[in-house]
Amino acid sequence: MDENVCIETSKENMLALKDSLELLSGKWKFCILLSLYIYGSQRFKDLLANSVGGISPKVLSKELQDLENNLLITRTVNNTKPVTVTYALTKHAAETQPVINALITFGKKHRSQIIAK
Amino acid sequence: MDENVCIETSKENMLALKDSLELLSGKWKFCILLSLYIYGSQRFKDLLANSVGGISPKVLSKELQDLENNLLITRTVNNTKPVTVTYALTKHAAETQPVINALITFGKKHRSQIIAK
DNA sequence: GTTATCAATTACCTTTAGGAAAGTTACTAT
DNA sequence: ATAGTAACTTTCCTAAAGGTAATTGATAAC
Repeated sequence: MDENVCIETSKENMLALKDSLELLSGKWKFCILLSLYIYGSQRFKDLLANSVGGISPKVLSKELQDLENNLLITRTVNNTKPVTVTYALTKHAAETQPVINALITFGKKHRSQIIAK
Repeated sequence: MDENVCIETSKENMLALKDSLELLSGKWKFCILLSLYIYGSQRFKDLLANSVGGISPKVLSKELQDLENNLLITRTVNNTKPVTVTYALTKHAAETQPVINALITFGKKHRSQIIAK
């Protein structure tokens, strides 16, 4: 039976992996999250211009909505003129930090691997 | 100067993150790697039918080539009739394990978060 | 009343990812 | 000669991701 338990666990892990990928795969989500880690909560314009680099307003808007729907960020409209909107990480978003750190570590090591080739 | 050092590091991290995503983003690469972790080296047919689940031969072939070009797996043609081909993780691929584990952990926690909502 | 700012949204388009189905090559077994 | 197997490859197609540029709505400053 131990083998079946093991196979079950493997399938569970594969499903959990696929869940994560469905949400976080793509060019921008991790970058937005990293930017919010580094610089703290930010306004739309800051994310657009400074921190992420290269993203368009349309795509940024869509990605932020996805992240909000999945409880990883909060969206706060401020009482300023003109209106500003602040995006911040939720507590739950802390769960993505190990992923991002691991991706950064891999990215650095991988670069040297490829150069060495 | 400390602030500039910090900003430089941030940009470096963002680039490393983008490097990782360029290679590993998408529906299948992490699944293939996880499958090779769990079940060890496998043949094309095994990856296709059993372990990953749902991938087509065309896509599997392309993903395996990408991973091989990036030194994450090796491709070995065996002396069998008919020919079989075995795919195995390289030593360098071990660097992706923390990413995958973190993604699995996040996937599980995220599922309960979303259900609770 | 014109211009500017912020946070988008809309329309349009191109590129990439990915899937389905059939075909290919090389070999073996019957 | 025919059928089967393994590892692909090819063709064709759709859907999703992502980019560009212009526009919107609310507000305020000049």
